[in-house]
Amino acid sequence: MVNALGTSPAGEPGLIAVIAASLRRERERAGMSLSELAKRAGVAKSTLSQIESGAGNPGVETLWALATALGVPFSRLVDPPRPATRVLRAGEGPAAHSEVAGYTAALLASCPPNARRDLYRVTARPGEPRLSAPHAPGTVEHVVLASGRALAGPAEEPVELRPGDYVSYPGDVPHIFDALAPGTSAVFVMEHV
Amino acid sequence: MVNALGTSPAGEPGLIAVIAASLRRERERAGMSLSELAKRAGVAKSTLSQIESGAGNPGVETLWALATALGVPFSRLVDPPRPATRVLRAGEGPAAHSEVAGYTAALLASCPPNARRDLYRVTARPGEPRLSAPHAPGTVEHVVLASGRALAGPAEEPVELRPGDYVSYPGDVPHIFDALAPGTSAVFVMEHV
DNA sequence: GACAGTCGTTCGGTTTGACGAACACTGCTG
DNA sequence: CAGCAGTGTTCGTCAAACCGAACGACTGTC
Repeated sequence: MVNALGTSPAGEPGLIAVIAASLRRERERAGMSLSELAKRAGVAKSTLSQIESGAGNPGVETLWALATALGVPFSRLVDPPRPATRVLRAGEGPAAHSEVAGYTAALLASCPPNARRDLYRVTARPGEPRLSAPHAPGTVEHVVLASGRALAGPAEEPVELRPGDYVSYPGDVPHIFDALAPGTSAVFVMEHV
Repeated sequence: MVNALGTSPAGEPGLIAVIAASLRRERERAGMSLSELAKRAGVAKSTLSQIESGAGNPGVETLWALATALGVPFSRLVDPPRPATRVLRAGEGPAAHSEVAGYTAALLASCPPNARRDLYRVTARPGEPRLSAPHAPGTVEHVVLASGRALAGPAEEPVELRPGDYVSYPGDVPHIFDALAPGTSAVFVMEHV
């Protein structure tokens, strides 16, 4: 699966290498010594040393203990990178898909490679409700209405929103966004957790 | 740390129990048999059987192989549940902290226990810029301006936003939000990646 | 009914991760 | 300089994760 060097045949850093790097990075950022972290997490410092050196395949409990002792979420240790400042003007927005006339959605931010959260800006015209098919299981959608008035939420029981209102609901069931007034716009957060 | 029953002394399900449940849930959702998943992931089905039964402390590589074979992100297996529909009216918002007069931030959604993403609704009055100290390292902030006009971003090089504009920037450096017009409101996404 | 196919579980054997002790190294202190 | 309190490393032992094979149960086919 992954060779001893911690790199896959394709060349990108392997899981173990990522964990090793992340662990050391987070530990140093927290200003903890190897010994101290080992003691707090309740693992032998020899174990921690080997993990940080990229040796072997640590158990989840061990890794979990280290993550919590560091005060960081588990996934921080397995996912690699971090982004920078980015601006998108009101008109802009890549991959803007307007399947229904009067409805535009601009993808503001996504999290490749492990897309976990997408951020959309949406504007819609009244009288043209948008019914979405269920997304991937586990998806959660968050909507904050910026202006206008809209009906949003699960298709079975949508909620009427006014500016500033917020609603979240499972995204893996049919759901709807129906503008009730001209100039309706909203911010969508799709979470693939 | 966590006893053999997979439950902590406090009673909430332990890590191993969560993994066991998540794994079985995701596998059944994917319509795969235990044998099939084991073969695709390249792990012995006996190993998979034991993990799903809540026995022992699987290695990260093993778990990673299973997650990728299932086509789900790693964190899906370690974080527990899923939420339901939730509504917060414009006035509402728990834990609304207004440190500066004219500035209100309502916490719309957070992801305990492993807070990974917080969603805020913010309204601010002009003339009272809000300078935030650096947050936890790795934090990323996303801002979509809903109404008004504002200066937002890293303190060194903020960006002027108009309604619908979007900006994201590292949250672990000093950053600012300064309303430039009355009735300015925005949606914040704080990501703890 | 016998056979072949699957399902998930259980059983020895090998590999290996976690542990604790001893290790070399550095910086501080009397 | 000796002593000490840290650092991160390596080494031998033990428990356990992983594997492969064999198992009983259940399903469909000739």
